Amino acid sequence: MAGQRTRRRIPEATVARLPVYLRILSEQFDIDVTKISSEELAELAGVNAAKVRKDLSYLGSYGTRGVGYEVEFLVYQIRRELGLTHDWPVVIVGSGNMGQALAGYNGFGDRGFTVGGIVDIDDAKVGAVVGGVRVRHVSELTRVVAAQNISIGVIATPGIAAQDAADALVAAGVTSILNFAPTVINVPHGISVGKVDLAVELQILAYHEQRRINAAKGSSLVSVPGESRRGASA
Amino acid sequence: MAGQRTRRRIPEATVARLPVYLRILSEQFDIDVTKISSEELAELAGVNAAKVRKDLSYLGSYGTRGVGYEVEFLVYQIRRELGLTHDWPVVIVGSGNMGQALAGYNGFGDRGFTVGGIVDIDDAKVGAVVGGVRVRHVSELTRVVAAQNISIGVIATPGIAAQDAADALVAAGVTSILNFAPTVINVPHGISVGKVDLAVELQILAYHEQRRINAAKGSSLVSVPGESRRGASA
DNA sequence: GACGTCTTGTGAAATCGTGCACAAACGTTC
DNA sequence: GAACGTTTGTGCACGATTTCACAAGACGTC
Repeated sequence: MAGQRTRRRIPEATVARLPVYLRILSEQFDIDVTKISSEELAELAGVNAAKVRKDLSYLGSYGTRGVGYEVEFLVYQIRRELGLTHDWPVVIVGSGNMGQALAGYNGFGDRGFTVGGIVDIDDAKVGAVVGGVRVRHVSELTRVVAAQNISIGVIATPGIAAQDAADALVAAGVTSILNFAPTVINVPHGISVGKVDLAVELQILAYHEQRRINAAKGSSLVSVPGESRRGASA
Repeated sequence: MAGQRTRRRIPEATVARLPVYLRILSEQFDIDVTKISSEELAELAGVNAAKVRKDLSYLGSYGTRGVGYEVEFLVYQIRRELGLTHDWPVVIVGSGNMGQALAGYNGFGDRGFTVGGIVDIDDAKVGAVVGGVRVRHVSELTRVVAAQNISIGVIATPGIAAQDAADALVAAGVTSILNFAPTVINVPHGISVGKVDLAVELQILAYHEQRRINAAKGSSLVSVPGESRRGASA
């Protein structure tokens, strides 16, 4: 009756890994794998098996001891937990290079997201069709969001325009924002923000390269950390 | 004599924030701000002031008590630590949507990275010019890498081709890889890997949206965590 | 040069995330 | 139905990260 109760809170670190498990499990399902052990899943995800088990245990006790996890069932459970039982339309603000790449990115639709609209502030860009969607003027943002009940917005503008874009998205009723602009945006309490900054990721790699170089030049035998931050290294 | 000794290891979490501080400080410098306190920098970066101070303390004692930090000096120190005192050429594998967006992304050059080359496996795409660089065949990868002494590679291929791209990059001599494909790649020990998966970021947001919905429908008053994972929320 | 105000740098406590290790549970075999 | 090999679920210890709280240092004023 109570529907699924808001169960124990899932740690943010686990939430960040569930999508990875989900993708792997979906692939395995597609090639007719029906059962998988934490060991196998861990191998494919490039993480520790105990971590996989602990992560999955936050969803509930869905494995069978001595056997493993049923792939299809696990896919369903992760989908349900992540809210991916239905598609999410997203609206993209900014139709430049990044906006176009995002709109044309196949990996979106494949994994539960559709481009519900693209807006731009530049009249010259309005009307163009990217990724099969016509670019509209930012003044129509509220209408676009309301018409499709959109709750997720993506900022793909230059940094200078990112805060304006965020304000416009919030005003339009969006409650989650993914920011690709290299700027920290301020939003009201209760709005979720995710951030992807390409240059930051490269700068982190540059740091490791630099350390490698320093270590090679330097005297002492300093261990080079080949560990990746996210993602795997063998 | 010993050059700058490999000083105390900087925590990974700090390394991930330094680029953010660097961008903010550079912007402040551009508008003629010469001094900044940890409090102000924290505000602009959307983090805690104590965290800023601890992060900066890993670089050395470069602040002045009662005064703050000298912006220009701090910019220099962070640059040096991150290895950004010179430009890094990167090679992009894959000239599809994502590869083109990356090549055309201005935020790269602005922050110390240049596109040293783009390669693709598809003959039909070879010869096109994107972001001012001509696309070459992947068979030339080793030559491109060697000619410009490139150590950072970016994978912008479909997931299915990502592992091949990684193998090719490693074979060509690249030691750091930024992977935009939605696949876990395996690399030899000693190679640094960074990963950006757009769909994963959206799925994390979807999880928060779903929780919001469940909380609204549900009985108990569960606090909605408006906190973002990375990036700020006010 | 003593005093007050400001801000850094950093121990120490609190929190979060990871990985080991093992009991509990399942399926199979005899 | 007991014994055995497997694999989950989780308590616990450890390490990393965050945050607090405050002594120490710098500057300006009188």
